[in-house]
Amino acid sequence: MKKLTKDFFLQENIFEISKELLGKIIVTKFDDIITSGRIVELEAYNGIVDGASHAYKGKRTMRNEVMYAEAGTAYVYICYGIHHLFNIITNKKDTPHAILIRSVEPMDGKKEMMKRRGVLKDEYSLTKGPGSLSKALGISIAHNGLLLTGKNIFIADDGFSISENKIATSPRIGVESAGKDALLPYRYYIRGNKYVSGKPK
DNA sequence: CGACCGATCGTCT
DNA sequence: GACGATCGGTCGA
Repeated sequence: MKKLTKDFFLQENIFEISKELLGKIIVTKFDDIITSGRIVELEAYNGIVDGASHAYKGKRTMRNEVMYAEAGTAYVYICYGIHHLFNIITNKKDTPHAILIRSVEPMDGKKEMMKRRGVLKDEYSLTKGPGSLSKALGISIAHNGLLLTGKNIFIADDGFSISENKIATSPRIGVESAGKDALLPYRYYIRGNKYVSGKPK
């Protein structure tokens, strides 16, 4: 079990990082309660040239300021007034690349995650979807700007590896308003995994 | 199944 | 004042 360091997030090719992040583990530790899950679905947001990115054309606002922070910073924002969405900032400072984590497969602390989530329609919805996984792992807007090289939230590698043919791509979800860039295949997921959101294909 | 709808509120114009 | 990088529910075929 190896914690990913800043070097990993500093890589310049966000698509390479995205593929490598599939299968890695998000671990949170709050008040000595540990929960974790394996990343099975994510989306790349390719900085200022990406029409679907909050940082399109170099836009800077109070909300997205953290996107311009150093590699390995957590960018958490609230969507639809309810859901806390968790992103990892990559590339060097002032290059606002972000990777949205969309789903994980639960590992440690399932009991605690179920407590945080409440009543569910099925076992897979525990950590399926960006709003759901954040809630299950206890990640909230309070962690916006936190460095993922610290001890509260970090990404770990347990040696798990995925063959290239298990990695699928598709357009990103919920970004229709981004026009042409909404069609880019920047969503990555593990083919066949039950925790991947959207309809199975 | 698929289509649609309401909740809910911070952010940006 | 309008609008989400969502979710969970309902309704009809």
